Amino acid sequence: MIGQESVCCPGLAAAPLDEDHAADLAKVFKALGDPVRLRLMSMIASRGEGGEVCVCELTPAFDLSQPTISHHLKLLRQAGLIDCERRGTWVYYWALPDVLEGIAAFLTTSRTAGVGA
Amino acid sequence: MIGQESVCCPGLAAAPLDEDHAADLAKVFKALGDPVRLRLMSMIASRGEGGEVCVCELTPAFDLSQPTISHHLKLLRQAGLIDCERRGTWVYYWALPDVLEGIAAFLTTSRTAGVGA
DNA sequence: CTCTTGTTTCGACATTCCTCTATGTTGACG
DNA sequence: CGTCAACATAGAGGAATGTCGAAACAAGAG
Repeated sequence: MIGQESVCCPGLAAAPLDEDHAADLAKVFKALGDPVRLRLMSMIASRGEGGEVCVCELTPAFDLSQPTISHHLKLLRQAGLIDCERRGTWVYYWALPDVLEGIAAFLTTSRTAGVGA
Repeated sequence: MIGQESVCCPGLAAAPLDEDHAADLAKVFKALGDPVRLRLMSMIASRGEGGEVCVCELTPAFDLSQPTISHHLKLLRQAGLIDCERRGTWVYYWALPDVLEGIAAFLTTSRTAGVGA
């Protein structure tokens, strides 16, 4: 799992990243660095706050095998971007906005803080 | 190079990404999905608006060979995140904030637009 | 011109990643 | 209990990536 404080705190341009933070951040960016995972993330996040998506809705949207989609979902989950729950036969995924917001703050902080005036 | 309009427009959670946008965005995330490149990007962006960094300052910060650093800088440049200029013996790099800001907007738009509330 | 220094490019190799098929697990339904 | 459907895991093959040393290139000094 990805530590939350390491995602939100320093700011890209606030100061040079140390190796630990860089490695931590890179995992999230790497998780988003694949077109399939980006589309999966978008499809899940499009459901909004309490929204969920069934895997049976995600899989047919791609020209990929079901295990491949399952694999990408696992990587997104390991990055802390989504979570899932089994309900009966089906498994539902939803977005965890914290890490995503942390990344966005990390990027925007880069151009506003630290450098200042 | 990465098209600017495809980075800034849709919003991650505004609607499911189509393949073209996803492929375009994924290149940028992939460029940031390496600890070395993330640290390089941070070191360069830390210089602020008109700031520059010489390669000779970047290389000794890593336990990597100079060609490896040059390779990573090339990838960041191909992603549209930085640019460089040779001045005399040395080459100076600076950050191009547009793509970075576009990514940040793309991520934040995800949790504010479309969903409402 | 030659030598030295800084940087990029070129091949090569080890590792990681994406995808597949095959198999396992979980729960619903007779 | 047996079977079927949805999803996850395991293992393998091929492509992409990170790294290096060697070589090429650029620019200044002597």
